[in-house]
Amino acid sequence: MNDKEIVDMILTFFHNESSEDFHLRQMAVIPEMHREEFKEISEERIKSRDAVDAEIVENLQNGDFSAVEGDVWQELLMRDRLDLVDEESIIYRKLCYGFLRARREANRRASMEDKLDFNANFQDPLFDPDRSIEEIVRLFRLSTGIIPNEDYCENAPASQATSSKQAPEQRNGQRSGIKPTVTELFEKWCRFQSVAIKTATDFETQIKRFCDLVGDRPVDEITSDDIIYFRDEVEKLPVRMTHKQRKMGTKELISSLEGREEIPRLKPQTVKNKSLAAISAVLGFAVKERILNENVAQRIGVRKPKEHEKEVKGLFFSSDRLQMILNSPVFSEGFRPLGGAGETAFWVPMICMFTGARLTEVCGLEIADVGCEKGVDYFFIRHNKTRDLKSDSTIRKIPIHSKLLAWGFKDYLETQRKAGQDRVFEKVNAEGPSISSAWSAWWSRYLRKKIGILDPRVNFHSFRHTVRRELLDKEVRESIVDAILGHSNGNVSERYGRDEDGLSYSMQRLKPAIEALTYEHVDFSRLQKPKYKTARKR
DNA sequence: GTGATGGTTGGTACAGTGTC
DNA sequence: GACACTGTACCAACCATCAC
Repeated sequence: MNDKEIVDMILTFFHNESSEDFHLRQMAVIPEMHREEFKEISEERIKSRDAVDAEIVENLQNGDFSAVEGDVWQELLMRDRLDLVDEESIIYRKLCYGFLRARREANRRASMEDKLDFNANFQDPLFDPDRSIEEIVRLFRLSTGIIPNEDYCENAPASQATSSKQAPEQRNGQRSGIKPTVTELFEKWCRFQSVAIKTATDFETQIKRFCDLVGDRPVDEITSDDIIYFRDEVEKLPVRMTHKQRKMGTKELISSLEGREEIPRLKPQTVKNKSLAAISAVLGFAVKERILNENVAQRIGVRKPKEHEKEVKGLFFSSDRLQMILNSPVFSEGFRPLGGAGETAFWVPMICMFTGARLTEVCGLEIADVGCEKGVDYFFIRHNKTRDLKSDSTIRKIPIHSKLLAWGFKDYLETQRKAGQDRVFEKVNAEGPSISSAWSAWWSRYLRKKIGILDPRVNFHSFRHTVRRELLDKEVRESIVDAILGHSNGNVSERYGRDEDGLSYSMQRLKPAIEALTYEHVDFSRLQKPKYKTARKR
């Protein structure tokens, strides 16, 4: 079940709750002759709605979903998805969290209608009917990790907020001596640390593995020997598991691979960044919450990688390989495969070749992110409705290379504008873990199978390495290269002399640097320029 | 300056789906 | 049934921030 389906269920529940309230109010209609009585009843109702609201806020703060769990079950039953009823799963908790928000908004609106205000604004943007479903999904993603949004955590210090479902002695292990288990603490960590959904999901996998191997024990019983055992066992897991392997228990999987030395295993860096990071984050959280005195996972390291395991660094595209790309069907024959998302297949690689931008930065461009300053057309890489950026330091304006303009990029933009699109590449699926996941998958296959570049060190990111190398070869100042690529150079001086958009260099300063990307040893003559029907000037 | 931590992004294997 | 294409989960690389 993806986030869109989850949001769909939440909205359905919101409408059911709202219409139920409407019927209740209809039943309570009081004839005009009893207006005074109605006033008293109405005041009582308003008071009770305030109490309901306060209760929901408390539930959201405490992560207590018991009030809506029955509704979630019923909705899952209706959709024949009872397999998702697992209190430990993120999907289930997201549903519960969304249902609570739905109930709160329905209650708020009913409260306003009790006061005869039938045009009140939606306080929770999740239920605002003027927003598109994509926008709502996006808002929901931003507000979860499954963590309640700040709006719903008002005045709730993390150290005070604990699950009301737990017995009091469990709520504060420090006082009672009974500590929460690893999974209980992980759930709490998710709620209070504002982690991204993907990170929470990734860490959930690691915590499940830990429990498979070591057991879901109270956190104070976890020793450094347990962590070392966990680390050593996880290192035996294979990379890129099959579905069958994913369904196996961790211990069962490891024992099934005994003696199979030829199978590639997780690299020490992955064990460190994911497996140890997950358990360390949870135990570290326990220390912050004063449940533990020490994080026993903190100082457990990983072995140094063997020579053959050392990381394969990303490579730039040589002139020969750029030529292979340009000679391929998308660029020389106007081929537009479905997976390449129409014109995206042509423009995104070309834009990255002449800007060095990251794939998601370009895939997520909106029409409003393309502008013109003192005669210089530019891409404005910034946070927008379609996607977030890696960090604020990547916000930047990049002049558009004259080659892109000559090939008709502005004509393409005009067709998008006339079609009423907000996005420049609206066919790139915005669903999935990141906006460009599916497109990236297509490009990777196209690069290997159609173009024939098989070297694993070369991938889409190689455009970025290529631009950096080309600019440095042309002796463009490193700080300008960083400004174009959106790298933070960490200098304190970099924070000074910025304009209102936070940018260090003017378009006039950056334009010559971008035009230095000439790729002299690449032949562009076979490139088939896209053609667009645009209104001709009379 | 360095290492730990938290988080994002892109590549790839695999299963599912559609088309012929 | 073969093949092409798509969606998803997971891995690995990378980046930013913070504490020391």
